[in-house]
Amino acid sequence: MTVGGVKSARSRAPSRGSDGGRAADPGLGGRAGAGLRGARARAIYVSVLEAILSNRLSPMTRLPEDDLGSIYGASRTIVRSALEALAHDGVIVIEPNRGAFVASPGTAEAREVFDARLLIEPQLAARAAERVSFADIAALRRHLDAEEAAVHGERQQQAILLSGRFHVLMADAAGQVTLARFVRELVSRSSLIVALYWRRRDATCACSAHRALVEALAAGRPELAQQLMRDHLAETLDGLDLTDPRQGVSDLSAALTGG
Amino acid sequence: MTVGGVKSARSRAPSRGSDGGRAADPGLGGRAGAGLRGARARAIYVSVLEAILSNRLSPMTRLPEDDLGSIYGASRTIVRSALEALAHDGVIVIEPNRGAFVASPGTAEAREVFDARLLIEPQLAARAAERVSFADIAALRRHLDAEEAAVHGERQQQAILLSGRFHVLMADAAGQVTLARFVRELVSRSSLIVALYWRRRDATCACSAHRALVEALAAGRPELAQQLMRDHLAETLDGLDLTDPRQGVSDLSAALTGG
DNA sequence: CAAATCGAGATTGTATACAAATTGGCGCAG
DNA sequence: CTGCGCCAATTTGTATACAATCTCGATTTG
Repeated sequence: MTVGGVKSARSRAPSRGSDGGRAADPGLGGRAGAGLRGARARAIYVSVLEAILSNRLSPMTRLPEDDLGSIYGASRTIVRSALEALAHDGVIVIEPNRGAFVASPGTAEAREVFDARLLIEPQLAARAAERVSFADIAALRRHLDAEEAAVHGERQQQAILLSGRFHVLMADAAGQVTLARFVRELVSRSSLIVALYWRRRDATCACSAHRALVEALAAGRPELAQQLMRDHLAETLDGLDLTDPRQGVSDLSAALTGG
Repeated sequence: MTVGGVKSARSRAPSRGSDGGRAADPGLGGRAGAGLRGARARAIYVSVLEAILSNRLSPMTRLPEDDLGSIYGASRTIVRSALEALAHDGVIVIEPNRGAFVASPGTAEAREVFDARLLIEPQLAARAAERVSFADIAALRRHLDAEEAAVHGERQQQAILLSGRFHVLMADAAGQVTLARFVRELVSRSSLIVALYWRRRDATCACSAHRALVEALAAGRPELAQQLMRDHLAETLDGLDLTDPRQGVSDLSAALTGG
């Protein structure tokens, strides 16, 4: 192990402030998949993540590097990078020498995720009500329309995806980048939890709750927004059946190419 | 791009529950650097992280892959993986085609980090006071002793490291794995913030505050623990000077091998 | 003399080759 | 027929080679 001979530490400074001019965002909220360099790895990251978020990939589905590589036309190097980022987000699990699998959170983990959401999201909703711009409100309303359209149009997968993304948009509206990132991770994992433990027929009919939240924001009522978010999350949690184990595997190529 | 010909999706199931028997923890709290596979990448991750947490690596320091590779005797493949994990934690920043740098959070980001900590940590302290085991208390007390020893022994870097780790231990004691992970990230970034904006001479003399917290836990007083944590964080934030810019670069090989 | 340009060196991005580990089947013994 | 152990095939882990990009100094030009 050659330890000596490190001659660098030259004076090339980074572009200050840790966020000097990042590229536009490809569909997700702000700054998804931090730590990813190339655009190719990020594209795979986004694609697989959306497949998971919309329940096209079920928990415990295996994600072999070679398969993903041939699906996306990238080498394993890139796929690997994307998988590690997904693992860091908790949506997949990497078992050393065995491979990557879509995560399958247990009931304890499910409770934890919603505990965390109940702690963070109501607070963010309140702050959002204090600071939102008209542009944010407009974006949220547009999102609500798309969400309802997906629900009424029977586009189940799209509805699930948008329902989760609403919460990310709310978090972003609060202007707290750090907490918003936490919310993004929690929402992602919630998608898996819903896929495993949801028991009601009327999936994601929370559209009305979402709309009420946006109205509270538009009216500039922090306490109301906070309470509405708390209730909404509690009701979602109530719609889960956190008692018995779970199951489920789905096809890979079909799920990823069809979205 | 060859899309077809994906023949797998065979039935190799992952070891359920997403945490089936992980290895012992190398110094940090539970589950540091999720998404890292090999032990070598994790070793580099831990080493660089500790160098940053103890302020042996200053913000904006460049971290060239080749140098890290020769320091640790690993190939760039491994180093790259570790760097991406560190970037995901927000302690380093990767600029495409330019390389990795120790992060240099601005004042806005600093406020955000402490906002998030004020939201999460008091709550976790309260839960910890409800659920701690005697073993947890004992571990915390042992940690306090080490912390005070480092402070009185003038081991400045060690003191900084342990001071941050105390908060991680507290979060772990609450038994909320997810929120504890968030706290770990926030504490890491706080180390950088303290390195940049600390203005007082009596660095990390918060030992007394830490001891008071442990006593509140031992006494099983959730509200007290919550309040103590809130005050402690507020005081720490008060010790920062969040007005002007910052600077600083340090040597690389010395910082990494000297710890 | 200042400023822009070009090129050599250095550093990161990506692919591929090879090594190590795991899986699952097959054969054999009890 | 069941259970154990071994072997082949598949998959992941790691190193290295090459290409693309950036940095920075030297040279040239207005």
